[in-house]
Amino acid sequence: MSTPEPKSNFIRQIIDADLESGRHDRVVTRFPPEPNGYLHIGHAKSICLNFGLARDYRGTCHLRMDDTNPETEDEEYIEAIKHDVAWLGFQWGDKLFHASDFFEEMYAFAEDLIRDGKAYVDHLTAEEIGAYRGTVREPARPSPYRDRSVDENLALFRAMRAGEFPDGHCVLRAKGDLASPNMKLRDPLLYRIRKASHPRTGDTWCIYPMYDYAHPLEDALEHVTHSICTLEFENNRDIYDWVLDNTRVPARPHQYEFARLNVGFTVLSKRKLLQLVNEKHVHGWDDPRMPTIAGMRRRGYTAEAIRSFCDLIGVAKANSFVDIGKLEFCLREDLNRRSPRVMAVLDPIEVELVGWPEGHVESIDAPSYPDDVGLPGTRVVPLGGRVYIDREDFALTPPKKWKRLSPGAAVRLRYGPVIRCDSVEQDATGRVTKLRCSYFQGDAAPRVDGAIHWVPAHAAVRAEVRLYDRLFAVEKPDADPAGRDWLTLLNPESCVVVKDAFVEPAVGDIAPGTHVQFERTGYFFSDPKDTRAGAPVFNRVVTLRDSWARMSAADAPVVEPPVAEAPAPLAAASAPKSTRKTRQQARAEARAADPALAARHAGYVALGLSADDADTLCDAAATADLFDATHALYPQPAAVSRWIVNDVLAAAGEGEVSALPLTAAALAALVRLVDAGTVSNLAGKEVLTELVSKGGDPEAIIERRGLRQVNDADTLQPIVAAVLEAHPDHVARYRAGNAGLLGFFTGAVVRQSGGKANPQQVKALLEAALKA
RNA sequence: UGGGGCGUGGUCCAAUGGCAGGACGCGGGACUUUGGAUCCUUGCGGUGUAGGUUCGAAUCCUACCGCCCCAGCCA
Repeated sequence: MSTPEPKSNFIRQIIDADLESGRHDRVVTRFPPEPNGYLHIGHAKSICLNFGLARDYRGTCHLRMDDTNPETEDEEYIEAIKHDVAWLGFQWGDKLFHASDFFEEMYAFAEDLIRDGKAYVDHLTAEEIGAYRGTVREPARPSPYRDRSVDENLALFRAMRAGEFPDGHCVLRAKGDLASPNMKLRDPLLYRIRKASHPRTGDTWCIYPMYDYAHPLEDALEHVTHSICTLEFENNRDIYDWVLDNTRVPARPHQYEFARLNVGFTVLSKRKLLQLVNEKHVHGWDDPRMPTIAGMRRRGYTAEAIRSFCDLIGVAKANSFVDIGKLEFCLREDLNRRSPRVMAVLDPIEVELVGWPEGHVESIDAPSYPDDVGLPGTRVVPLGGRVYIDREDFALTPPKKWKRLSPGAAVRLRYGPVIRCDSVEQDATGRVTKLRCSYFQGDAAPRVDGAIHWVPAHAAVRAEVRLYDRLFAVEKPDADPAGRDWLTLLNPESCVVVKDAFVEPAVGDIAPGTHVQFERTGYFFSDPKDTRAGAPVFNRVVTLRDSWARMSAADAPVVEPPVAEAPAPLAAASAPKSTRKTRQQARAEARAADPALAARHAGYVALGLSADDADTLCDAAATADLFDATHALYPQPAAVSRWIVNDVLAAAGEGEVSALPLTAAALAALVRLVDAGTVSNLAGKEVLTELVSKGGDPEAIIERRGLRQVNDADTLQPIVAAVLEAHPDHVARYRAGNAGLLGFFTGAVVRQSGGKANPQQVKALLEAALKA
């Protein structure tokens, strides 16, 4: 199975544009995990994105271990990562890289940076560096070591490499921009001393590159074209570019950021996952409750389901919180097709079939798949005089709409006879211990609504069943509204072990790592590690959708959150009122301080402009000057202001309008032509686009490009007719009452006229034609 | 607070000036020896707010509001 056609997303659009423009002629992506933990579902999103792009664009995706910090990284993780990516179904071929493969090149680039006067060795301590960095509002102070000579820096850096200094003694920093509003650019660290043994390079190095320095170089050295990472690295993109712009790298990759995955009732930070493992809150990285690939695999999730989940949720830049129900949907969709059905009883009640011939066993051939799955296969279910049914399927006093067993009521044993409950045995506490039922086969059976699952008592196989549930009791454990620590929010019932469930003999010797559906209960997976012949262990992957549970839950009172601990008070309830100055306030203050500006503003208002527009025009002197000059040439204040505010300012972007090649004379002429109807508004904007990029004379541009507005019904009529003829369905729908379609037709006609048609006239023509 | 980013039904994602659409969910229905399989559904529900431009705005302009990220010798 593969996705029909990949969903559009902003990264695909960028790639399409890059391929189109010739910026790149092939696509190279990479998945760059740091081997300091196991991969989780969030990584799966990134893996599917990067490898999926390579697959769809016939490019390549590299698997790269970002091993620049030997203190936290480990060979175990490297192997686990490779296993997980391969299991997810992606191949990297010979494109397996490690950041450490490039340590020598990175070092050489660093010496180049020093020789170019763009990096220096800093002897400030870690704390001092922090203090010198300033704050978001105040610029950094230069380190006293910032202006060392090239020779001294080179000697020092070589001494660092040679191991002449202890850890933390000094670092290599780039000479960035100390006043940059982006903190990341204030002399970022490039290298630090770490006398630690590296999983791959051993003790060859005692200096290691920082992420911000290593990552762009790795990308460039591997000729990656599109370097895709998560949103929190947006601020780092400036250094990424700085490094590439200031080193002589063989390629120029670009970084793009997308929103990382968030899901409820779990945590996805490596630090927290590691803590769960280290403090034994779970049984290792592959505990089936963990959101790790290894955990999900052991639980019974399939690679196909995880991949279709990643396709389903899409890729965008908005922070989002995905409902885990979507993963479960993908899982059920996949498991439904691949899991043979079998029956299991988790909490047995013995049922005696009254009158069943002693010792008689009937062999029932039960299909392994329902009809719609369309797979062949049966298994034999032997039926004797005693069976087990699930306690859940019997009610002493049945609620309304109960379709299962209850005293005096009848139900079908799935694939078998209908039984009617004649008597109930209970112990001293009232607990039901045994049911006696009469049974009816073939045509003698009464019509019943329900069918329940069962296991033959004489042939039942004892099994251990592990009922997994969400790891945490609350949706957002690491952002608890009540302020509770995330570790106190673990779900105490995340793993309920049923030691003596009964399963059909057909799965008594099930192979480890096999999917089955326990009918009416859920999808299960024979545990790959603990299953033994004759002693199966099943993990519940996911329950079946359950409309009865939903129905009864709707009736039941709302269940309180399971963690009853007293919530911590919300600190700082009386948060300081925002003292932030808005743009409007800033301008008002500027006017208060500058009478000339205030007079200008007042003048504009007197001209009939709105206070807002006057405010905008007065934001920069150049803007106001342009308005004045244009207005002098064409005294229509509202029109001139509209064009400046809506279009000229937008074209200028962050810059001043005076930087544009547009003159007041040209603007005045353009506005006059639009007002006169010589060109349509739309075409006028086209003219303006040319004016702000190249300058020129509006009239000449209109003539050259043939933009003069067409009002002539005889010219327009054939286009109208052609458009209507080309879209008979739309015409029918319009006539059936879908008036919104008029815009669709108008757009089509205007477009076909090359933007020259007078839209009002087109509309009138269209309406007349459609009425006919 | 300086800077960077993001706001489309309950959730996730499309629509790149021209019919606001898909999926999950919820509701309704069909069928049934899985109440839970399967199928149908023209059912529910949305462009953060306020102005403006335009024949036409989710999309362009202006202002406001809200959320996320950045001051590790982590990545």
